[in-house]
Amino acid sequence: MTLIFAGKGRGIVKRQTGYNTKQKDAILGYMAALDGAHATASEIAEHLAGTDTPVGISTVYRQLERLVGLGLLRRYYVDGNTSACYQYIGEDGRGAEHFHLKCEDCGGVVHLKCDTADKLKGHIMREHAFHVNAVKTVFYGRCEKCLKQN
Amino acid sequence: MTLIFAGKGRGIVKRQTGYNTKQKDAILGYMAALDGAHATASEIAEHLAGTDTPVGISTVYRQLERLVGLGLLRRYYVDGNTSACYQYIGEDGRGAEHFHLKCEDCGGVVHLKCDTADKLKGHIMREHAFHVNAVKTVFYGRCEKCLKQN
DNA sequence: TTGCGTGCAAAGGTTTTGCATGGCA
DNA sequence: TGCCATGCAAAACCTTTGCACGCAA
Repeated sequence: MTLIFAGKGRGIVKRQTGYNTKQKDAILGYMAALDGAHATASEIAEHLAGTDTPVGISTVYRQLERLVGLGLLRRYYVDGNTSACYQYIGEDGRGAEHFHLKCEDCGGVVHLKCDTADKLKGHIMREHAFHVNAVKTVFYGRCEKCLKQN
Repeated sequence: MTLIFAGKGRGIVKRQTGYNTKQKDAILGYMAALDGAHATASEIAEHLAGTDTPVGISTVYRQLERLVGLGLLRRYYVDGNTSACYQYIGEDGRGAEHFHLKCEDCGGVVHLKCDTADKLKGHIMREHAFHVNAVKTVFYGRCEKCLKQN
């Protein structure tokens, strides 16, 4: 399997993604079907155990790690939870460079299209010598709805 | 032991903090000496094992949980690390709130003490109705060193 | 003296690894 | 066919918990 990414006038970038196995398809298919929601490794394994393609927990971990490396999934930790959360990004995850806001209460993800945030990215690059990857960076906090409920 | 907090014209708040033990002093003293940097439970235990007041790992965990509850420490997770990070805040509670920058190449974490970032937090709160949790938010990207190497 | 804090050991969970087997290309 | 991926089991961790003992107040 080969994923093809269009570069910025620098031609084509091919990334080897390894063999195509039904286990990998099952994992990626489930993650994509979650539509932005996250799942833990054990949740994925439990779900797949109820399908016609059950996948061993170690394979789940190994595939998740690989998919994170390929940029198809994102891994993060939610405070108070010892297990890692995985979320589907998709192959177009590179496209529009913008940050995300994720509510720690309801789990909702909002796209932040904002000049101020873009300026901060430039500021960090110039003043702090750090090139921020906006796609992978998520602002955690609480959305308006959840703030009002508490 | 009783900590006294000055309220906003609402008088004095006293918080019971339990017994004063040398183990608690050792943990809190070490955290305060880190000057805003973070440490994991095992790092704390390892450090104290080399002093004249070694502290058992379970006591470290129990004290850390208590100190977080008292607001003297802050707990958060950094992606790619399974263990929790603890950070000294101090009795004024205001000091150390800042974002983190994590390099996707070398894994290094840098503390971002930056007015521009603080302003963005205020902007997002006002204009996007989202209360950003700076402590849990990590900017991913590439640090200067790794940018130069590639 | 009372009861909380401590340390040890064990348990519970998550994640990683070794190794033989199975399956993709 | 040549490797890579898989699955099982075991190991390696991180964190929590039970229990007897020690120590602060």
